[in-house]
Amino acid sequence: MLSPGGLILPRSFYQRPVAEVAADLLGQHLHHGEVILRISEVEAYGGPEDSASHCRFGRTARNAPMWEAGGVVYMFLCYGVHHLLNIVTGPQEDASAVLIRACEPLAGLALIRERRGGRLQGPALLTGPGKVTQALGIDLTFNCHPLFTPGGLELRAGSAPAAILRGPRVGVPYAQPEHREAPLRFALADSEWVTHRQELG
DNA sequence: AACACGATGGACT
DNA sequence: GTCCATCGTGTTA
Repeated sequence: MLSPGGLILPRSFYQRPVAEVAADLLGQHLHHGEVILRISEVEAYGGPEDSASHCRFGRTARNAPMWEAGGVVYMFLCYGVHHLLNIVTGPQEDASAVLIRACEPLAGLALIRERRGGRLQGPALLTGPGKVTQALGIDLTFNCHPLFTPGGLELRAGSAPAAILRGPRVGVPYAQPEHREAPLRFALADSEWVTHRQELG
C-alpha cells in the first residue's frame, strides 16, 4: 500500500483561520513510522491579539515557525521537560497554530507504551500535549517539518467526528481574561481520550 | 553573563 | 489537593 490510511491532507487545508482548522483537525490522523494517532483534543492560538499566544510579543527566534504559511510543525519545549506539537495555520505572516493536546491510538500501541514508560495503558497514554509527542517520538528537531508531504510526520484524512465540545484553553493564567475564557479548545464529544472533560461544554 | 519563566506530567500526602 | 524536575528562550545588564 502506497498511502496507508487516508489521503495526505493538502496544504490548502491549513491555509484558513486557526479556529476553523482546529475544529477540522479533530478526527484526522497523525502518522509517524508505525504509530498512527487520531486527534481527539486541540487548542487554537494566535491571531493579532491573542495574549495567550507565544507570538503575543511579536516575532522571535522561537516562535518564527508560527509566522510561516500553514502546514508545517511548530515545536517547543515546555518546562524544560516536555515537547509540545503545534500545527501552523493561515497564510504566511499570520502567526497562528493549533496545539495538539490529546489523541486516540490507532496503530503502534506496543511502541507507544514502550515510549511512555511501559506500564501505562488507556487514556493515561495520550491525554496531554507532552504525552502525544512522547508517543510519536518527536522533539524540537521536527520544527518546521511539513505535514503535507510524504515522509516523517504526516497528517492524513481520518473520520469526521460525530460531535465536538468547546471550552476554554488549559494552562494560560497569564493571558487576559477574555483570551483565557475564549472557547478555543476543541475535543471529540464521544471520546475518553480528552483532558479536563469537566471544563468542556 | 545572569536570571526568570513556562500552552506539563508524574509522584506523592 | 501539593510539589517539583529541567532547559531553551527572551529579557536585562
